[in-house]
Amino acid sequence: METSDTKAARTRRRILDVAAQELAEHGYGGASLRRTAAAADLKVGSLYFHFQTKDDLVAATLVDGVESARTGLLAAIEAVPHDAPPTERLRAAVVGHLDTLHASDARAASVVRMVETLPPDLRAAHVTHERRFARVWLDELQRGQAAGVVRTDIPVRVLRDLLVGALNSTSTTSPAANKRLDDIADAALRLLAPVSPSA
Amino acid sequence: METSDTKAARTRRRILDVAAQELAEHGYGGASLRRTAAAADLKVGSLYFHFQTKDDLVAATLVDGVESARTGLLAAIEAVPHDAPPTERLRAAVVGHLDTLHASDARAASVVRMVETLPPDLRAAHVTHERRFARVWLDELQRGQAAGVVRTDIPVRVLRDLLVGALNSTSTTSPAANKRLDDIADAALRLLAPVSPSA
DNA sequence: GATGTAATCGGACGGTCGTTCGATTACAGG
DNA sequence: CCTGTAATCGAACGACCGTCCGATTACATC
Repeated sequence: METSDTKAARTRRRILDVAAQELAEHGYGGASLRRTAAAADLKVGSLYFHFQTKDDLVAATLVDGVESARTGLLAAIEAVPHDAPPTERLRAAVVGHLDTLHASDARAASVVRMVETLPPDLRAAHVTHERRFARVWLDELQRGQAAGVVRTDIPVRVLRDLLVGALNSTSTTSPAANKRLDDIADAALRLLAPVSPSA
Repeated sequence: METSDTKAARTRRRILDVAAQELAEHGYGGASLRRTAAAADLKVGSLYFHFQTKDDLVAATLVDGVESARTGLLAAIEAVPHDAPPTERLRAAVVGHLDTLHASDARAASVVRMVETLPPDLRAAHVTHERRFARVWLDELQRGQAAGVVRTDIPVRVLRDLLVGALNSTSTTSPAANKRLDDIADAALRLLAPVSPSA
């Protein structure tokens, strides 16, 4: 009973969840440890039993958020049958990305919300982890290209950055009617589709 | 000498510029009036001669930023000759958007950086102004559709939101090599282009 | 049930925050 | 040059911040 399910681990998880909420709502500079502790039914001093400093908590929240997005995306992809048409795989990826981003827990959303105003050291540590996420989309798009269901007239890294940027920008705009997310997914998939020789 | 060029007006402009910098770097919650004042060669008390409160300054910065983006976009569009091909108009819009967003002054960028973590009242006041900007892109895309140079297989509002989201997401990613902005503009234009009847 | 460690509390510390306001300086009009 | 308003300063206020640490409680083990 040492590693994964001790009381400390459960409390730590609870702290990470409410920290994601707090950081998503107020950003890095506006987030308060006292509000975070209160939301986790704790006093502020108790946070320091689980995290050495505020920046440590933020860093952990960032790792947790990226990992949530990555596994959410991967799970959505691997859930589609291996003999399904490549288009369906792609759709699953887009929908999975959007679902994870708009999940009731704010783990993935918090990353998008605060990443732009992080202090340089936290930012630097974050980009490393974020590359692992970007890699998943890069692989998936290249796989789609090989299968002929993703356009090849745009450098694939640029295509990925624009796609991810467009999808992530919906975290702001959301009264999040689920119908709207479907429309967005449809549109994104149309944008990715190959083009017949145009003018 | 009452309205536009008095000393107060010049100082106010200087404050708005450094406030945009400060807000873009630290976000709403992390921005400091003392740092802002120092960057404007003022003491913090002097800010209150020009703005009644911090939120007033932030609100003014938001208005200024959106207006900067809007006029930057409009100017880029109107700079292209009236008999130029519609594609060129569209390119000018995309490039104009990107240029304004990556301009050395952070007026437009500050909006993108802090909009996600604004307190509800500032946020509400902001969306009103932002609609005026979104309108410009909507008109331009519809005009492009009428001219046959913008795809019509995606609801135009969704297309606009994804386009603007994708373009704005580049404000983060930028070591901003100008070559890279050109690649992004090319890619965005390809995404907007009509598709011949695909599969 | 006693015991020792794990976890939380309560309260304090210095520092920065936004805001106020009377004193002080810059500057334009007569 | 004098005068009055425009603009800035300087210092203080209470509130909240992140952080620390000794006292206190919860809990697993025997």
